[in-house]
Amino acid sequence: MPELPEVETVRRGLVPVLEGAVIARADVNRPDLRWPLPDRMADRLTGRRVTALRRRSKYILADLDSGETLLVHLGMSGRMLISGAQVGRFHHDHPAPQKHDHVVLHMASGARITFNDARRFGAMDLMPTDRASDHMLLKGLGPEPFGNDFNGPYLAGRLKGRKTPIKAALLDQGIVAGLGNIYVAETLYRARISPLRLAGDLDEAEAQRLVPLIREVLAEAIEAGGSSLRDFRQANGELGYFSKHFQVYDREGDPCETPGCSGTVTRTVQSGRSSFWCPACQR
DNA sequence: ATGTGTTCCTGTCCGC
DNA sequence: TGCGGACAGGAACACA
Repeated sequence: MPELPEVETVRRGLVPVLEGAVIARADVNRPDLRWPLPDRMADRLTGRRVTALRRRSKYILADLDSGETLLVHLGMSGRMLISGAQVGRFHHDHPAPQKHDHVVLHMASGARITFNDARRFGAMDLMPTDRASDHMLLKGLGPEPFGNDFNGPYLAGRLKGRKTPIKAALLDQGIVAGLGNIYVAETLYRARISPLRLAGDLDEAEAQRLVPLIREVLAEAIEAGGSSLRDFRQANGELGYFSKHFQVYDREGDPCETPGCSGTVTRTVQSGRSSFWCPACQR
């Protein structure tokens, strides 16, 4: 589920309930997700005020007034459910506990935030805020796609000489942070570049052209998530899932949407993961 | 160093 | 309706 736009959507949805708010109690229902949860996590969260809610790549970072930062990763199937809160016009009653409700934050306001993750590829950790960028999961990350450090010359430089397919290079979080399987597919489609091309075989212009397209694809998805946030609140308070019209992702067999192209969207497995693309217009 | 395949876990969907 | 298999949006890890 969650690539950068979905994580950003979740973050924005949590801001009204979490930022500036106090965690009255934390229920930690199992000792681990993908990795063991931090020692005494419930104690370290109890009574803490969240001073800021940030995002780095696909990670949500909640800075606490204790000087620690709570890192949350949604993995493949992690969800956040808000209940007991007045969010805009909508109020959500507390639902019955569900299978895979692993961590529940009870806010002093009466709101509740439930982290549910069936596949348990998600993660949580606590670290000193001033050393967050040294954390195992954060230290190797490349630039944020919307930051100034991510630009044409930078990307061209990183792709140069790489023998891995461009698909894999864009999925590499050390090159650019936040892209996943969906938005890599959508980006390469708009760039009309085949996912099978070797990264190092792209010329300078092609590499540079990817930068604005990555931003465009992500920005549109964030906008779609933002506009659907209201609907999710209305429905059940769940954050992070929204429908978006993809041009190639999960559309195997559909006609290519590029005007004048009579190609068909194709699925190709690359390093064990599906790539969706149009062999007729992506070269 | 770089590139590739495997693995963690559960749920869903599709064909028989 | 049950059953088996493929597949799922991530990313660390082990190995060539």
